[in-house]
Amino acid sequence: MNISEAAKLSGLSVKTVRYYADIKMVEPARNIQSGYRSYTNDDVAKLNFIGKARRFNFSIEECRELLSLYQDENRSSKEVKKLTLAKIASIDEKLKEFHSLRDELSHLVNCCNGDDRPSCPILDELSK
Amino acid sequence: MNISEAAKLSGLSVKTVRYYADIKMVEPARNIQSGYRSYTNDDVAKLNFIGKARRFNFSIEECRELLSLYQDENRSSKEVKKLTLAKIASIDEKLKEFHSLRDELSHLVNCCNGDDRPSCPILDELSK
DNA sequence: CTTTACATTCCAGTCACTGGAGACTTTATA
DNA sequence: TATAAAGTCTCCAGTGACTGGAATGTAAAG
Repeated sequence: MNISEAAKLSGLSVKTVRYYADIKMVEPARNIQSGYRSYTNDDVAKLNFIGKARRFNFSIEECRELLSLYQDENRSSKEVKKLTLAKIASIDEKLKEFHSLRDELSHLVNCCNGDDRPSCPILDELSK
Repeated sequence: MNISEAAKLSGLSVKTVRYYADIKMVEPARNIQSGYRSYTNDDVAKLNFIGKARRFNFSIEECRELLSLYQDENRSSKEVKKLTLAKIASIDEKLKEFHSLRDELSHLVNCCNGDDRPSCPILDELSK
């Protein structure tokens, strides 16, 4: 199938699918006459896989690793679990950061009158 | 003072301070002989302000707005509060996303044996 | 006078795409 | 069959907020 069909089936944009070909993540065959990329169902399955992994916040390089594990008959689930645990840990870090950020900001908002006068504890805090 | 002094006082890197000059956020005077950037205490205060706002996850463009409010004698705290509430809302969105991501991933991890066999519910989920 | 430290500009790279130009191929319509 | 429209190709540039590095120039210390 052509690239737009593969894109539709995998829920990715044509641009993104072409990008994944460029970076050698999913390299389809080529139609010799037209030069068009020609995707198989297997290629689409890989695109799907990557799309999901990306939505799970895995980076492109992590997706590459997961994809090669996915295609490896002799993989051990241990390796996959390790990657996933590391990802959870990094998400936890971000969660912590954003939580404390949120708390500080909402504290500041509560202190701010939000009226027409210039006095503003938010700006005061930022300039300390 | 020279750029490295300003950087040290504001807790930013020299590269970053120069970058803020390039994008016309904090534009210092210049020493005519040497061409070196020459920072005042006021410039450093602005750099400080921006550094803090960036740590609060405000974008460069938002920092620009906050900075102009900061320097505006006739500002109303209402405007600052509005920006801050919008920022909180966007942080809340990210928090929601990351929370559900985390939950899904840790669910998958709990289902995965993590042993030497290839069977892996994490990869199964990603390929669905 | 030389070494060293600091400063300058400019270019490239990061990450994961996205947009657009210009050219080619295929498909649909008149 | 001619033409128009849709799809595809490659290549280049831009995003955000810096960061790294090269080549060059200036200032301070020994």
